[in-house]
Amino acid sequence: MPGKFYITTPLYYVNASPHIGHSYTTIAADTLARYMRNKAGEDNVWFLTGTDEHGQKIEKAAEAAQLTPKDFADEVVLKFIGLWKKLNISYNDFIRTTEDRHIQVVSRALEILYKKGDIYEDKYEGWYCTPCETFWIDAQVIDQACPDCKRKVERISETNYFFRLAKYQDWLRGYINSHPDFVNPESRKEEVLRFLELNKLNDLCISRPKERLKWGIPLPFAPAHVTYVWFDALLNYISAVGYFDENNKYRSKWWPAQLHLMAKDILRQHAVYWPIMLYALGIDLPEKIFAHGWWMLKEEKISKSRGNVINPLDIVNKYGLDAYRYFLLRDVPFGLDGNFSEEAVIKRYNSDLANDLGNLVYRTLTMVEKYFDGNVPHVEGEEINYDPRGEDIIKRIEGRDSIFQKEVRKGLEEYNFSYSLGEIWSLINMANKYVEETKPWNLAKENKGDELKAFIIVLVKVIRQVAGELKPFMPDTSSAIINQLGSQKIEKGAPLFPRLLPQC
RNA sequence: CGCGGGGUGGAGCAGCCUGGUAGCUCGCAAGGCUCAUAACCUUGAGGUCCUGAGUUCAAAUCUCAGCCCCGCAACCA
Repeated sequence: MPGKFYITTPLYYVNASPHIGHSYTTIAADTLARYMRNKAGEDNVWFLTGTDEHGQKIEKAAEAAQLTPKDFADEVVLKFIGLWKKLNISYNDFIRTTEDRHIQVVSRALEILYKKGDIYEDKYEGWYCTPCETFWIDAQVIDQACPDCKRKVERISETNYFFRLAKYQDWLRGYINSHPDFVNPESRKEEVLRFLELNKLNDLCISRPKERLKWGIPLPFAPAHVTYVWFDALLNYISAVGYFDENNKYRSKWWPAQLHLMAKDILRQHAVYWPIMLYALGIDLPEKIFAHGWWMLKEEKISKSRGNVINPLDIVNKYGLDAYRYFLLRDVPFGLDGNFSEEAVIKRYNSDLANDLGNLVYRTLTMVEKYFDGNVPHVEGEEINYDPRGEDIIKRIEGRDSIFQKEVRKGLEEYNFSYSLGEIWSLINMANKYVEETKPWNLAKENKGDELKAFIIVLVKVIRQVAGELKPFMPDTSSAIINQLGSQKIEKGAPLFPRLLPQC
């Protein structure tokens, strides 16, 4: 299926409610999916998200809430689905790791790898940190405390199953070297490569004995054990869109994915574990993976105890959905970390959305109303004499593949959302300048009807172009603008983004 | 021996890989305009590009040394 676009977010772990980070990855994926639908056609895009629901943390959280793990997950899943609805997320499929279709594929994958000898049994002895679900070897543990969380670790000795990561280390290095576009951005690729060069991979422990953890997918060849959550979760990308046939060949219309999006903290799993799992299973690798940055919250050190964690819903309710989408994608280059604060959101809102874009649309509507009785003028024939003052702007938006569109799309192709939005805003600024230079109010006074008409035609055209390119980023705003400047008669409503007063 | 990110006009950042007049947004000041949401447009002030040394005709940009800041807590994007 050439030209298709299969894009994924990670499966979000349901041990807590969704927060700004989840919404960031998902909004970015949504924007790309919308863009690609427009470019490649609705039927050629598949956008997957979902939830990861097994593992010890869920088991414990459920216990604390006095629910079964499944009931607990069901509740949290509703929060995710509710948020995606609120954020206008256009996913095609939502997969849960507790679904049959997923469990089937995981079981088959385990079986295949076991038969192949890539999963083996071994005795494990060491320390275990329950809250972190992490094993530690003697050298890593000081005073029986977890190196990560400093809590007390337990001595354990048990039989477990291991996946042969180490065997494939050199292959993976070679693969990443010969596919420089695989891990993005480039700095992350270097990070992964260096990691692979400096460290020797350990085989990955992929099981937990049932007496310690019940909530998981049982190993088909060792029913007393369940699968480790990461091994389980990663497979969603293929379990959602395909199956293994009788010959253990994986079949799917959508696979391989064109892009896995994630935050930088789970790069390792996606750039190391996942490709090796796929390779061992004889399945094609995804085309690209992209790890973006984190949002830092001011006063984060005390954020939890003070309860001032950012809830995406609050921000959306306060400032509007598209303002939130805009802020996340504009304020920081995708890939880098950023600082999140309401002041920053308000700043962006007022200067970019209210003053630049909203005001441009509003003043244009008013002019159409005032000078043309609300009828949007049309070009009849070819002989409109554009005002030379509009030359720059016309050059930019001329033709089907205008410079403007090319630049905006270039940003999207490179996952550089802030670049695209910057291009859109530079056209908006040009348009505001164009109004100033043309001085339509003088044209009106001097009864220069033709010039006025030529001017407004250009202006409306610019705004339509802006609305068009804005569509994947801010779908509601885009259609609102199109509606207001509808084909014949304008529908001037309230300003799109009423200016927010200071304070708050 | 920690790991990673970073230090650029008042604030937030880009530029650094591929050396060559230091750029953007916000804020500030002055002016202009009235179609517009006290919005828009123009101009201006303001910088030892952390420090030192080195390479070079030339360094924010490359090399070395040093100083300082942030994250590595939660939850995880």
